[in-house]
Amino acid sequence: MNVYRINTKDFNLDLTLSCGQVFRWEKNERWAGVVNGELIRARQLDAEVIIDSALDKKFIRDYFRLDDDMEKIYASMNKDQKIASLIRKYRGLRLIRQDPWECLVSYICSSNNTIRNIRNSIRRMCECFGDKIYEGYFSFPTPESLSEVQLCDMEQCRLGFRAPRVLKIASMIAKNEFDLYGIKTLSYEEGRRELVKIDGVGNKIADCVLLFAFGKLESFPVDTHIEQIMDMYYGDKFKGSKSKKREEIAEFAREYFGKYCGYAQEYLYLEDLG
DNA sequence: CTCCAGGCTTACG
DNA sequence: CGTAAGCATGGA
Repeated sequence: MNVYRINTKDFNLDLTLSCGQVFRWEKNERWAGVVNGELIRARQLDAEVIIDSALDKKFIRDYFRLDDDMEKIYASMNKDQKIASLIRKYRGLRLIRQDPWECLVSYICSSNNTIRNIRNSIRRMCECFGDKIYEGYFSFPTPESLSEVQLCDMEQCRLGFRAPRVLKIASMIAKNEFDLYGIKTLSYEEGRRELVKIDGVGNKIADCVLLFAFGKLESFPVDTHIEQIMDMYYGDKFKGSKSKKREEIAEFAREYFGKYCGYAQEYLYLEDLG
């Protein structure tokens, strides 16, 4: 077990872990989460972040995207007074670089669901089918382990209609019928075309995986929250039919906020949650 | 009771 | 092409 004391700039641990992009972190005296099968404990004192984990320091820096140049990113996406206000209000909110498999399953579970239910379902999946790595902490089940789970045994996780979708893609990945990790090397557009082939994955969930796991910062996932706040802030621009409206918003955001629009999405999303 | 939640699939014009 | 019901579950 290592202890890292990392000096940061423009990093806010609480905002980063509570903004809804990750589902398994919990805060008591300090934050605790399981990432890549290892426990991470984290707390922040002013600019200093203190990490306890068996993972190496480079992994931690990568996971929290500590090497992102936030001054440059803020300058790039700061297009008007509204987003400038959000940058002031939530300065230090970072994207996280999640594991693609856990991210994919998590967002398949997000379909027509609440954050509370998503968290509970994922926790039960880890308790039932992950490995116990510490008292009360479980790893996220691998595609291989989930591929051997029967649908009736998934019922206790309360995924509802999403359960067969999770088991199906788990099986496909375990049998090398779908190359999830290969998407890392594809462009945003190519990666999206691959991801939407998965049963239960449309444009929005694909965009979440591309942004939160594969680091495609030009991805701008549009859900009900983002649609509402974009309507409120920039609504006069979207006149398309209902079914195409979310695509229209995403395209506008890519053009308007630029190549780091994924970061802008996080700030807008947090504003709508709060 | 009804309605909705970080949507997607399928069915029907 | 386009739109709209249906989907499990839980909480307001």
